Parts: sequence; C-alpha cells; structure tokens
Amino acid sequence: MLLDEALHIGPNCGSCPIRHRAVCARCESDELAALEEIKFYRSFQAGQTLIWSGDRMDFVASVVTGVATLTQVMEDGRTQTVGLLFPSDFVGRPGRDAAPYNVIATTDVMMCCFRKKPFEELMARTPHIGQRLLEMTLDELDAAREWMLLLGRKTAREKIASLLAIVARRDASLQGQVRQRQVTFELPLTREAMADYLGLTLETVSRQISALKREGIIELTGKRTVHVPDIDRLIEEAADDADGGMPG
Amino acid sequence: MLLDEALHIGPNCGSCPIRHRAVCARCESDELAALEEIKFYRSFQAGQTLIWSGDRMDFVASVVTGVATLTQVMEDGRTQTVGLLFPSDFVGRPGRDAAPYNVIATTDVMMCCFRKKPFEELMARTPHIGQRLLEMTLDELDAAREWMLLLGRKTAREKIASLLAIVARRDASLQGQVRQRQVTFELPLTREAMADYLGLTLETVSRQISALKREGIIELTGKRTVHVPDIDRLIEEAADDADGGMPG
DNA sequence: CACCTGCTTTGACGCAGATCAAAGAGTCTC
DNA sequence: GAGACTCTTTGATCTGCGTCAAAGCAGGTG
Repeated sequence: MLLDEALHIGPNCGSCPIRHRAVCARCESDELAALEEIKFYRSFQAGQTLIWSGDRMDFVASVVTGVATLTQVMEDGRTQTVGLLFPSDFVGRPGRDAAPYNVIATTDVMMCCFRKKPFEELMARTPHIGQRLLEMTLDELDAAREWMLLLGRKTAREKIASLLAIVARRDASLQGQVRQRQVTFELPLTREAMADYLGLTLETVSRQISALKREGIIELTGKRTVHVPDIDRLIEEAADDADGGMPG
Repeated sequence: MLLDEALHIGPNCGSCPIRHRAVCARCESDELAALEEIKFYRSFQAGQTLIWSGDRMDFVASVVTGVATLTQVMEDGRTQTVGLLFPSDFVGRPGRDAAPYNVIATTDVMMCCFRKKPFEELMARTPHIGQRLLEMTLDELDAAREWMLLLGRKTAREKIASLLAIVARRDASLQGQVRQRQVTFELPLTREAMADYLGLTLETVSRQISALKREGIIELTGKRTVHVPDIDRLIEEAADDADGGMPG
C-alpha cells in the first residue's frame, strides 16, 4: 500500500514549483541550503491516508503537487473536512507532537517533508521561516473563518457554488493565470468528500450540482471536469459579498 | 457613545492579569519595557462595536477583561460569529491594513492596545513576540476548525452543550480553578449572539436551553447565570470525542 | 404606577436538506 | 464481455430546525 518511492525529484529547491509560495518562500540561499539538508520527498496515492489523527508526527511538510484534505471524525462516524491542502500549503505543527486531524490524499500527492526536530531548530535560528509560517497560518485562519460563515449560514446551493469558485480560483492561481471569464478545471474531490467539506450529504451535493448544470451555470465533462462559462455568475450564486477573492 | 476613558490602570505590566497568557507572555523585562512605551488602554461598553469590518486598523490589541465577538455579515444580513475573544486573546493582524470582521463587545471590555506600526517594528526586533503570536494563532486555528465540525455536523442540542462547555472551561481557566464536577458561570452572550455563533436561530437556542434545563443538565438563575451540576453530563451532550479540552 | 424597550420563551406550521432506496455509468479483472 | 466495484444520479418520504406570531418578564423612565 505504501508507495513510498522517496523520489528526490530535485535536491535543488531552485527549480521547485512551490519555491515562492511555501514556508520557504522568504528564505535566502543559505537558509535554503540548510532546509535542503533535512528535506526528503514522499509521494502518496489518491485515497491514501497520509497521517492519522492522534498519531505522533515526526515531520512537517509542504504539499508540492496534488490535493489533500484535513478531516475530523466523531465517534459515531460523522465526518467534517476542516481544510483543503493545495500545493504550497503546509502540514504539521512545530511544537505539537500528535496530529490533530486525518490527512487524506484526494489525488496523487507529493510532499516535501522535513524532520520535525531539525526543522524546529532551524526555525529558531532563521526568523524568515517563522515569519512566513505566521503569515501562512493567519491566511489559513481567515480561510477557516470564511468557511465557518459558509457552514453556519449558507444554503446548499451557495455552498456548492462557493466550493467550485474556490477550487477554480486555486487552480487558476497555480497556473499563474489572470482572472478570466471562462475557466475549466478538475474537481479533485468525490461527491462524498465535497459533502464532508460542505457539511452536507452526498445526495444533496449531487442534486445541487445537477441543478447548477441544468441552469447552465456550470458544464460537466465526465464527473470531474468542470467548465464555467461565466465565473461571475458562479460567484453570484456563492453569495460572497465583495471581491470573490484576490488573485495570486 | 464612545466611552473612551484611556484609563491607564497600570503602566506596570507586572501586575497585569493577562501578563502570562497574552502576546507578551514570553517577553523579558527589556522587551516588556519596550511594549509598555507604545501601549495604551481603551474601554468599551457592552454592545459597542469596537471595530468595523473594512475599516483601517491602526492598532492591534489584547483583551484584558470582558468578552467580544468577531462576526461576519452577508449582504442580506445573515450573520455568523467566527470567534469569541476572551481575556488574553489578541485582536488585529500585523501586516494587514483593513479589519476583516466586526469586533463587538458583548460585555464591558478593556483592551490593551499597541499602535500597529511600532508593534510591527518591535516584532521584527524581538522574536519572542512573533513566536508567541504564532503559537496563539495556531491555537486559534485549531479552535476555528473545532468550530467547523460543530457548525457542519452537530445537532442544535449538541451545539448548545458545546458552547456552554467551552464558556465554562474558559471561565474556570481564567480563575485558575481546577477541573471540578460542579461549575457556575455567567453567559456573556444574548440568545441572539449565541445563535449567530452556533449557526442557529435565537428561537432554537432558547428551546434547546429550555430542554437542557428541563432535563436537569443545567440550572438557570436569571437568564444569564448558568449552574452545571455535573460537567461530564454536559460534555457528553456536546458529543466531543475525547478530552473535553485540556485545563489552563 | 403605567408604559416603555430589549430580551426571552413558547406555540403552530412549513420547508430545505436528510434519509432510505434503487438504478445508472465508468473502470478493472478474469 | 460478464461480473464486481466504486462513484454518481434520481426519486420518495421524513424530520430538525427555520419562520411567523404572540405573549412573558425584567429593568428603566417620566
């Protein structure tokens, strides 16, 4: 099951696709060299659980490619996804031992890992890493709070539209695209995974997607490829006040 | 309306009730001295909006006494509270100009404020502040994600029980009490404020509180004073797996 | 005291989304 | 190419919570 080919795609961070967005974004070349010494790559298949809630975490990591979810599970099985991890997102928590959530790959995933102890020591010495981590954590906190509004107050239709808009935005920004009216992207989640993220059932997710399709707000090719002919119409359905999010 | 008596309760941080829990927790005496130079106190009445979403924020602050909420409001008026601020909690975001949420005092509140610019400069020089802020932000992120589970998957009854358990815990830890079976505390929120935090209506909040009272899980004196004869029974109703939270 | 005004409780009813059930569609294996 | 899987769609029915409405209960004020 463990497809643990520690492929050292590049020992060279310079050519890393997430070099300027991850925890290491602000590092100077000497700091980068120190990070390179303690880093290693791991890849996982879609569906694999990378980390089990409660397990001891002896590394922290950045997502290099693919998408993973953070999920919480109640004793009776009710499940809530509390975060989506895209390339450049950080996993793990310096100073904490046990993982608080399950981390599950929803597509094939490649991670850039650092053993926790050396990473913490490095963090104490190089302020750029801690600064960047603070910045990223504050962004995640904002995202979590936006999601609280969605979970607490939005309708099923608005929830679906919001999720599609966010995936579209993340996808576009990964490809460094400008904001454009039409977009096409792959949904990295099953209907069930979407339901877990949105606080719905998979049937409701399916019905609402069908409704958006019927009304021409989205078009599907297969189950996973989504084409949005007019992104502003989708954002309208999401009922987000203001922007719809900054690019980049 | 603005009751802005900048009462300098103590220029002396040494006697501050949140000295060892706030952003300044880790500061040495020289760092503390630097903070003292840029700090000032402001107090607000219950119900007052301290900060409006979108406003320019020229200060950051710690809650010294009282309770405030962070809330998001949609164009059509739907409201979601995304955070409760208790004494020692931090408000504001170094590096961001505009406030992302409304901050509303739900009891009389006293804040220890720092002008943002000098605070940021101080942060760049003294790593202890940034470290502590990262730690606090990570804790808030955990709390936000716990709340996502509540909003997405818990029943109205479980939501109420969870909120009561959390307020009880916060209250006890402020008073440095040990975990004990019986607890009594003041609810710092109206039914409507609870509804906004829990993603419910105020009627549902009222009904569920009545139900818990009817079943003897809680007892009320007036509308706001809650007595819990057996905290474990309350936690059971909250359907939180495991602990129910660490003390302190 | 009578009369606000703000907060809370309680009741009657309706609906969005959950639940239960079954069938379609794509992919893999033998 | 039949069977077995997994994922998805769609339908029928049920229910928890929202909505609408009205009344109770302070505390404050003239």
